[in-house]
Amino acid sequence: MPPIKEIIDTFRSEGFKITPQRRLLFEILSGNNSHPSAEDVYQFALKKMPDISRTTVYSTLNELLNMGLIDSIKGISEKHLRFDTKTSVHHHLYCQDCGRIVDIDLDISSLAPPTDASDGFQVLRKQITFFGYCKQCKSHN
Amino acid sequence: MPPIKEIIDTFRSEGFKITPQRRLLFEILSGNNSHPSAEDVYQFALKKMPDISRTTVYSTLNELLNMGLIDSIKGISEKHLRFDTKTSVHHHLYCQDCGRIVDIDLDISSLAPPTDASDGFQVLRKQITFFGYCKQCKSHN
DNA sequence: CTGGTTGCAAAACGTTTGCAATTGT
DNA sequence: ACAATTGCAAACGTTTTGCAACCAG
Repeated sequence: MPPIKEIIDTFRSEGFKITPQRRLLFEILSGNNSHPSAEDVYQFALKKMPDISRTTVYSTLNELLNMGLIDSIKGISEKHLRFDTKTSVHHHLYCQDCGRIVDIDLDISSLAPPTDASDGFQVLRKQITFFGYCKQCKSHN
Repeated sequence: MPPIKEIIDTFRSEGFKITPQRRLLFEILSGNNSHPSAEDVYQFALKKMPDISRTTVYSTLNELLNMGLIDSIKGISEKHLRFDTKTSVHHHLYCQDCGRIVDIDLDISSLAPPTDASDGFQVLRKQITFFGYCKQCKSHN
């Protein structure tokens, strides 16, 4: 996710307005590597702006997604999307106990699907996730 | 997913009863590699048994999941779970256009997360998904 | 016979949408 | 001023739950 100033410029250049709500959400997301769900973001936002609505949170998240400024993680959570402020290629560790997601860098450019099964399939992106238990959860399980 | 007879034995041995509904659902799932959603399974079932309810489909799917006879795919679809009758280690091709999921075998046993990021993390499972377009969708896109 | 199962209706959950009032530019 | 945005409430699609009637063992 680029610096907030850049995000604001992008919004303005696309004809969007900068409201206090959006500014707050940009601040919450900027540098946030906790992969929050929409509800997580809403709860964060409520602390600073008790009257903000879920609708605004959802719509701003969708605008950020559409502009490619954040990604959604389609890789893990069963009931809801989670958002990823790191938009460059990377992979994840996922703790099955606490749900924590940690970004990892790993070069898997040489990995390819077996040619028979992938006949004619055009690969655009590869995503690997390591499932298991994080340090903390391992100890109390 | 084991043969239907084995599934029935497993159900009986755990004190579950074998009803016509469950028998039908076992048949629908057995050898099904289309990674259906719960609604997909329900629609299949309706064709053979017009009075079956969603409730029964959901509860039977959950029982199969709990017994480890099927898996759920937590890796791709955003709005609903999909079920995988192949419970052994494997990976997926996912067509972003039509949603088709194809099983692939790929040995990634040598892949490990970078040690710094994964400090203390106990890896139980690795899952790789190749996102892209399948043969058919590639041609009309 | 009896406890597990079914199917209905209703609730729950995360998310989206319609709309009138409000606000950024 | 005027279009974009907000927040509410209602709708949505998927999944779960409470419960009375039912049925497999």
